[in-house]
Amino acid sequence: MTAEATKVQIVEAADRLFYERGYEHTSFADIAAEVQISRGNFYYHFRTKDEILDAVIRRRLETTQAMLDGWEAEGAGPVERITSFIQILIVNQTKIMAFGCPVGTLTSELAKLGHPSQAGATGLFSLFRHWLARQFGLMGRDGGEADQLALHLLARSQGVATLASALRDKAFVEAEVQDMCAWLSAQVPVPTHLQ
Amino acid sequence: MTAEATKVQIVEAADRLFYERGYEHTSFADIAAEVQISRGNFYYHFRTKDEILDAVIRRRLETTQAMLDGWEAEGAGPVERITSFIQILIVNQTKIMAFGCPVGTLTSELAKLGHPSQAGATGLFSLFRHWLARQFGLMGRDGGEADQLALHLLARSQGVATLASALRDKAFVEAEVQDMCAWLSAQVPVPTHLQ
DNA sequence: GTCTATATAGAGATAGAC
DNA sequence: GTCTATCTCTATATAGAC
Repeated sequence: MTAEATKVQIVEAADRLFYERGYEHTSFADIAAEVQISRGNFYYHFRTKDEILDAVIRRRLETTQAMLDGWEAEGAGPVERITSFIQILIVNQTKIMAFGCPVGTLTSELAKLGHPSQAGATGLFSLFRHWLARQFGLMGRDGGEADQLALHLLARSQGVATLASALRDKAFVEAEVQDMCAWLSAQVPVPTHLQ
Repeated sequence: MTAEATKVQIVEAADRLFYERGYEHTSFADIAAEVQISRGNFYYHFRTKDEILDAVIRRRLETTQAMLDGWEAEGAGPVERITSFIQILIVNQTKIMAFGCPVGTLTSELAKLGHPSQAGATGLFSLFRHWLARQFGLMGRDGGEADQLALHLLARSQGVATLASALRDKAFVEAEVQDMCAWLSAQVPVPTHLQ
């Protein structure tokens, strides 16, 4: 196995375990077992736990950006694209009901640890924030307003994810997603001649 | 010091530290240092970390119920009472921007740990849920609808708390609180003769 | 009830053989 | 690049003196 391929496997395993078990609760031994390498070999690729966390955050930034780019390409207009965002709660329902939102739970954990990578994790929120703001901009909202709507929707989806993992209530998630879609429709400006 | 008084001090310190640093990241030594007793003495009062967590959750259930009872007594009507709930985001703003919501972050952490006290922590959400549902009931909503509104508001405040601790943006919190209050006003049924 | 001292397990991290 | 063996530190938890 090339060094790079092993490194990628480690980061993928760490990414999943950090999400499912939390950063602190995941040990090198856990990750090494997942990738089926020895702890010793592990240190050839990453010297500290913080280095792995940084690599995981970088990877998440990349995959998130790729996902947003995909929605941008697929979605005919801003409403369809924002709907893709809202629908993650349905698409990833099983994992979210078990472990919450990967972004929200990581930032919360790092905040309590006072961890230096907090800023990196917050960058994940920024990606969504600016992408959403751009979409609301395309819907005719000016900069400040578009950003506020983006944060609003981001907060709502965070809240649903948190309650989803606490209550494990599928119907609740679906009702909230419906409500967010309805809210989104209400944001579409009505053409002047129909008012 | 009586055994009971020391025990209370331990639970108070653990409550604060579990919130600020997280459950796993808080050690017995941390709590003992806070209460200024030795680690040895500590084990006279609590034999395992799970026992402390249970005591902390019981304490939170009590203080939360007391808070809700207080709002019930003070608030003239359901709208004023629900406003008290929304305003926690302002009243506890500093701590929430630093550590998120104590209920949401604890349930998230315990979910990832697969901890047996998950149900206890979820009980904290239930307290808010049923209290809020009762208030919406007083506003004329039937049972199912009142519960859905309660969960909706609970989710929104969770989302604001999560983003607040990630972004540390006071203006965002205040704007969302304003928006929730406006939403609440819109839930007040308009008397038939004015429609 | 409170202490010091200690047992034991697991973590992160390193050294050096292959 | 991968391994085994080991160091060190910190955590939970216990034993027993006072």
